[in-house]
Amino acid sequence: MTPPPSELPERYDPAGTEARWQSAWDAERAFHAEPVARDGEPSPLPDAPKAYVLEMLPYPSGEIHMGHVKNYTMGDVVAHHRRRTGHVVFHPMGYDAFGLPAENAAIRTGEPPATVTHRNIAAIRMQLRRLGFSIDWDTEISTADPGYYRWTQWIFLRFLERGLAERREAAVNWCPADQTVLANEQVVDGLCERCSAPVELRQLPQWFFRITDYAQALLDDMDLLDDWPERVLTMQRNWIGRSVGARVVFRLADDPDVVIPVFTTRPDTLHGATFFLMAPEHPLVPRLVEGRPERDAVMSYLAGAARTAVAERSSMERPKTGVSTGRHVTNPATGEQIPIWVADYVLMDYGTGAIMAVPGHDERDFAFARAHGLTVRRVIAPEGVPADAPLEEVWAGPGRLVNSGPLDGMTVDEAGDAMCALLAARGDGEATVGYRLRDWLISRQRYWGAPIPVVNCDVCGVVPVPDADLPVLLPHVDDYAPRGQSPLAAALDWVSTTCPACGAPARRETDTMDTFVDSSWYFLRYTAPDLTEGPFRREVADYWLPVDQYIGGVEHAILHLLYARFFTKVLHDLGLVGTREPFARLFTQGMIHHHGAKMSKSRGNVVPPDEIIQRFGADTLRLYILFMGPAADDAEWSDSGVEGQRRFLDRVWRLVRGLPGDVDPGRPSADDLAGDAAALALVRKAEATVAKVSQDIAERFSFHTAISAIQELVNHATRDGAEGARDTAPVRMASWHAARTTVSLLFPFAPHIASELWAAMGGDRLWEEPWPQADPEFLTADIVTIVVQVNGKVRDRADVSPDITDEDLIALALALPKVQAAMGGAEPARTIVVPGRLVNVVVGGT
RNA sequence: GGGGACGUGGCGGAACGGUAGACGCGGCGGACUCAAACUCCGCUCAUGGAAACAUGGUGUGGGUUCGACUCCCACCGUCCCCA
Repeated sequence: MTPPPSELPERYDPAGTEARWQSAWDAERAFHAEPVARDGEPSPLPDAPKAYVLEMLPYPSGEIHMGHVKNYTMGDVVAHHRRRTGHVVFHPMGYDAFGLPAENAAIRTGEPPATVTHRNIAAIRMQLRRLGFSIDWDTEISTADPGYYRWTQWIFLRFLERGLAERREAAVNWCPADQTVLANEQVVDGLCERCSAPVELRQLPQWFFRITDYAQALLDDMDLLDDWPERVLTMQRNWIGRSVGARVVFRLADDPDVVIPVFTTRPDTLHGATFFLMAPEHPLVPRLVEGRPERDAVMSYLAGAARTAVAERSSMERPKTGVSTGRHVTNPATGEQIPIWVADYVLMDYGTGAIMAVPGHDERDFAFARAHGLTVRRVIAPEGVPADAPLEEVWAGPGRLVNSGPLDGMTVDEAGDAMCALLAARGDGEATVGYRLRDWLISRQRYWGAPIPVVNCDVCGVVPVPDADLPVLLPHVDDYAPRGQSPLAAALDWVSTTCPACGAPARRETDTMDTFVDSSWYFLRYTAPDLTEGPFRREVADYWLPVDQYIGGVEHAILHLLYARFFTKVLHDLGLVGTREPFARLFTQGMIHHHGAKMSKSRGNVVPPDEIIQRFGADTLRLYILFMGPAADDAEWSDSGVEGQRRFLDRVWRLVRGLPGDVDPGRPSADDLAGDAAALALVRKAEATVAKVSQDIAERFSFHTAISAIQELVNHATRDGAEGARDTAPVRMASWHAARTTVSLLFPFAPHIASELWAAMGGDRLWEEPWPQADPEFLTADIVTIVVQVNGKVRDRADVSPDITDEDLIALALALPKVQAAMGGAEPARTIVVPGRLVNVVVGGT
């Protein structure tokens, strides 16, 4: 079918080649892997080692961008390499298909989000196929598919049973433009991450996942994540924000039955707590001022705070505002009555929504005290400072306790422990651990998401929809625009239902789930994409999981990766999967820039992958996107850079086309090449390249250096081919060997042209061909160039046998005229020999 | 303010304590061509030199080492995360 080298077309035609091989792979389902769990069928597990290679699934916007190309090409290289090194490779693809863009389009055009989404998925799929990725298209999934979100809902119900999902009233971030609630993580600098509108706070009943219950587990299991980038782990650690401190109970001075607990990381400073602050959202605040003269002032302050962005409220630069309630709490350490103020820099979100203010030793409390004329007391004195020295500025450093009764004289650490013991003995608190991590707010007042599968019954309250009634399908609605509540609320027939518990009329929950919920378990669903018996089957999931290599953008370092870890732990604790961590090895890629900025429609600097494929071919694009630089770094797009990679593929094409003869003369042995130094050198180069490329792919994730190594090999082979019309047996063998090696190594990066050339050379199914092994016979040279240094400076080089003894090498080095000149007649004080690399002669007083 | 990453030719980058600048882009010169495109060959860190070669050179300043782009400290700059 494929012509031999000499009859290959003169010019490489990517479009034809790529289409041909893509349909060949399709026809034989070349990249499908078993086991996959199917209804009513057993799923026998293979003996071969497995490799689950996964890239973060795309949001189907309708067009892929260069970031996708980079992401999926990297994954594809890894997948191909693993496949050819004897692994059963699972490399699936899906779509994170719920979410706002499709819904916003629906609001504009009236077209149902499902229609928009299906069209976009078809477009994205086409583009991914055009790139020739070795994806298992049999296991494709979409999170917006009822067959998928049925199980998202099912998992929600398991969370609900475990008490890990709950509805509660909360001050939530409200985006006035999108008319929806946002998670804290979706608020950036007080603005909506998506539309950049200033975010407001509102009190609403909301659904939460209690991820904070897993804060410690998420921290502890990072020990299992050896192959994650350290910076991602650091970001997650900071995000979880574990801090050791104490819970301290304060009581109202005139009504000690009312307790207001606080969390503090500085229990040692309790004697210095001279006032008490509450967040404006604290539910107790209105009660404290009810019927008091301060009421109006406090209530208007609360209203103002609700309009102020959270980021602005907690900014260090902003003046500390607040208002007195006229009420007091008792400081449990001193027995003093200290005033309660409301201050907006205290966040309901953080700790308990109330703090003990220690102005002497906390910067913000100090600023507040100064602004409002409150008492500042020193309770810590740094070395050499007397206890009664006035505090001109805040002291947050170490020292010994003063003015603190029983704690006086202790260090900060000792005092912290002592105070915790004291509080515990009196029932006023205890040592505890606090986390910065908040519970995950999952409800969205939006249409295009998985409906939260519960029913609100006047009699029974919140009642879960029975498993058998799942999925709770999204109803048809006429108007997708949010009106402060979910568009689902307008689907009256859908909303009104009967209570599964008592049969009374009831109303469906109209909130849908955050799309991060959908993507927190998709890597499990791939193992059972069509299963209706359950979300997945444990033994199949346990065969594939954890993902051996996960690849995606660093922008997901915190949210998606933390949520997916959380889900996996919960599913593990439910006995549904064996692993506690979903992703064994993680790689985070850099972004592609153009004209110095991230590619975006608004900047008008987008280079559409399709256009590049059309001009140069998918193989060229794949090659270039990885050649741009270290995969983890951001990289700048360059049109001429793409052309360079196309030129390289043209060169490879001509290399194979120009091979001497049409029949592979077979793998050369050292004897075959004896006496032909050029042929031997070429085979050595080929073997060295095998070693380098294998290591770069498998161990270093260094694709650009792997490609450059193949380019070196091609340069070498081309040069030697041009040199000689020498058609001798050794040259023939070496040339074929170099070409075969080139094509074989090139395959993961440029699979179409490699398959074509491989077939021309008489090979078959390169995607199943065992990955080349470097032949050790050709990895050692018989001549090595040794660098000769004098005092660490290179003075000369010498070609010697690798077996030369150190003594001979030193003698040879010392005899070199340039070395003698550099030594200036001095005697060597010392010589250092690095075998096979260099000799360093040390002279003089260094 | 705290934490982290990174600073190398005209550009992207290579060099995992041992020849700094592989590979590619761009540039210059040449061959092929009536001419061009394509392709091929050569040169391309700086300074001096026709060349051989010499000297300097990896943000700045110190340190460790026989030897530092690489390790350590400080500073300057850029970027990221958290406040």
